[in-house]
Amino acid sequence: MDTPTGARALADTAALLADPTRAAICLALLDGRAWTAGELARRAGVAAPTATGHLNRLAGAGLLTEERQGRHRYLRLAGPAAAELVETLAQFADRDAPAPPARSLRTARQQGELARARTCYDHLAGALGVAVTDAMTTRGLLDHRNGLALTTAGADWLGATGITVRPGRRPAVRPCLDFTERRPHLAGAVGAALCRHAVDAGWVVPRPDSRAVRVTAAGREALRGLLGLEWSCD
Amino acid sequence: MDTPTGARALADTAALLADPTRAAICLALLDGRAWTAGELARRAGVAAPTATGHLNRLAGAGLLTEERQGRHRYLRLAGPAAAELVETLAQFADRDAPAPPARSLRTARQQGELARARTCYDHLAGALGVAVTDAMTTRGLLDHRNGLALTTAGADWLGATGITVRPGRRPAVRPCLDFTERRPHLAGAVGAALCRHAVDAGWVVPRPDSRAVRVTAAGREALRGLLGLEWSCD
DNA sequence: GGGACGCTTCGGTCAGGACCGAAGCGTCCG
DNA sequence: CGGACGCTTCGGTCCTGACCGAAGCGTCCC
Repeated sequence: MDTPTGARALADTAALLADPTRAAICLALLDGRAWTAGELARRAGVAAPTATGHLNRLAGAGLLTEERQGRHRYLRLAGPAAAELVETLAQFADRDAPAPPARSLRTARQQGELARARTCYDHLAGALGVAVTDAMTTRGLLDHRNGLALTTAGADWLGATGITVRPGRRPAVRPCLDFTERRPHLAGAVGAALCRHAVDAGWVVPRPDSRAVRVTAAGREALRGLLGLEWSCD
Repeated sequence: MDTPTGARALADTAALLADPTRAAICLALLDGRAWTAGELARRAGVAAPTATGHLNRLAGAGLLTEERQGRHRYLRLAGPAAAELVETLAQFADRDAPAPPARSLRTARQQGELARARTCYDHLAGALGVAVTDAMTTRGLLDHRNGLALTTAGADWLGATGITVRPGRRPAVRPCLDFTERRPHLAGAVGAALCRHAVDAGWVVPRPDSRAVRVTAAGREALRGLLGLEWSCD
């Protein structure tokens, strides 16, 4: 066969996400938390045996990692590379989606919280994520002229603020299309470090039952002092 | 059905690349050039009717663009977003591949050319791509401390050198794992601009029949003057 | 210990799609 | 004008894998 060896490997990887049920599972796990097998089955709308098969396949391929605790099986995305793979696919699939319907006033409260501030795997998203990205651009920490880039001033700011970026192969900054705002927010190694620091420093508190986060008083103070960003709590 | 709407779209996108034949086609097109339907069929090792079906599907989904000329049908990747999608999948599939076999001396000449300098969609790769990336890091144009980033000095250097980066949603710089060197080379909007400028300025000349490029005397001069990089022609 | 619960294995059904050969259509060239 | 060539459509074969119900196994809790 002429088929290059890499083609089979690429196809096998793509096949992992080429099923609506497995795609739904991975999208759910994009919140960065660990879900049980049953939760994922219900979320994806399939029976338990079906979910078991899919989860075995995803974990076996290294896209998910699992952890057994008693009668529960907890699953999460295997790492940033896995999350970025899912995100890349989702963004390409979504690239020419229609503009979001104008925000309706009857939008549920939970929905509003999600749109205002949430996590997207390991970085901040929603109106908060976009506002932070904009503020960093305004203060010269990010530069959009040549594509999204972290400036030297941005690297210094990170050090001065005490935000430490974990080493790795990831790009420092990466635009991630915000599903509610339809504008890019900050992802990549710096986006992850910023989000981690915000949680550790008590600037934001993740809601236990959703990917929404709540900005604390200390968080508003930090956003104002470090980025000149006024975050209203309404 | 509970399945979120986005899951179906993600799965449909992944399914495009979940077939070894379509994967082989897209990998071939990663050289950034336009191929005829017949060439792709032979490359992928399938009969013409089979290739037609696959190409219709890929083009219909917007991953490929086509151009008819007489009795030929030319196809290429639809754009940087499509190329990055294929690359992301390929890199994840390849993430724990064994280290490359030690370079054998009987490596064919063409093979050697490809390993030395080639294009990877729209940026430079091979030993040349890695060397340029390293030189830019040494000169403070790129910064690896917080993940790969373009420094302010790097942005200035681009302007001074006359390299103009096309606007878009791409990250300025992105590491792209080099298949032969097994180390990252420069991709993203800046990587593309650099490669485009290198071709336009006559620094490198693409070989007509492969993705290999040849570094010209002017190219060696430019690499020396602009990056302090000595590129031997052996 | 008994029952509820979470997950897994097994077996059987069914739809989707990858593939090719043969035939057809338009283009190019001698 | 006729033949070679590149691509496409059609029809038929075959295989992969997604799905669920029933039953089984281990864990937790009353």
